[in-house]
Amino acid sequence: MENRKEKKAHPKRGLWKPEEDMILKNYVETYGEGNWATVSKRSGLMRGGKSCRLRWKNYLRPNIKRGGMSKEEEDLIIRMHKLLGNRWSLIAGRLPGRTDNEVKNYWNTHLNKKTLLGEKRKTIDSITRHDDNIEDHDSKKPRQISHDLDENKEANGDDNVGVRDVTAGAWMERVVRCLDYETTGTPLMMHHNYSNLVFDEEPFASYMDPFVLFEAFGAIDSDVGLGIKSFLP
DNA sequence: AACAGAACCAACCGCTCGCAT
DNA sequence: AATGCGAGCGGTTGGTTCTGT
Repeated sequence: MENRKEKKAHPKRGLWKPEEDMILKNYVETYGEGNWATVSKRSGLMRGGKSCRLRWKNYLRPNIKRGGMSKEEEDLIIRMHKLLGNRWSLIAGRLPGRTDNEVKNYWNTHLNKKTLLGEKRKTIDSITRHDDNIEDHDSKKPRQISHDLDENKEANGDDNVGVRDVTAGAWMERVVRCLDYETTGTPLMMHHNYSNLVFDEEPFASYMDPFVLFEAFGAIDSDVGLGIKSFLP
């Protein structure tokens, strides 16, 4: 009579119980991070892999810092957001012990109103959205933009042409990659001539946040630092 | 004390990417 | 080259707690 559906094991949802946390913690300690899809099978947790991953990453992982943000952290978030826009994982990466989710929530609840950046300040994304006729470039993530640029460069056979057409967003991505020089070992700025950078809207200098300069000059190789310094007005 | 609205935050969802096959 | 899968990311939702009346 009633239409009995095949009983499908829907993953449990909602807040995590301490017992579940303990199971997940034990699982990760035994099997390590990753293979989240198999967590429920191996551990008996009735949770989806995504949920487990998120719970581990945002709550159970060692060295997670709980509690309110310090003034320094808050300041850093504001500056990083000015620089990167809503790239929460990148911002969180510079705040030891903080997760992207936490930074995002903190921004949305505390800082967004405070700074009014949400409306008045242009982020990387909004800057690349300067022309409605432009294809869906604004929705592309840095990796994609970077890829586009490489293609552009190849098509023209000229480094400078590709660089000249770069958007602010793509440029920002390159700066971020420079900031990550320590870990990647690839001094990006050394490979390109950025003297032809053109920005359609905001003056270039608006991106020369003292924090950026501090980070860039402090963290990376002096040659690269010099490359960045050459942009200064 | 009771209620409503605001604020907060954990978790979910949809999408994209990178990698293996 | 095409496909599938695991993982990561940012936006959004919804439950809980706080605050004002």
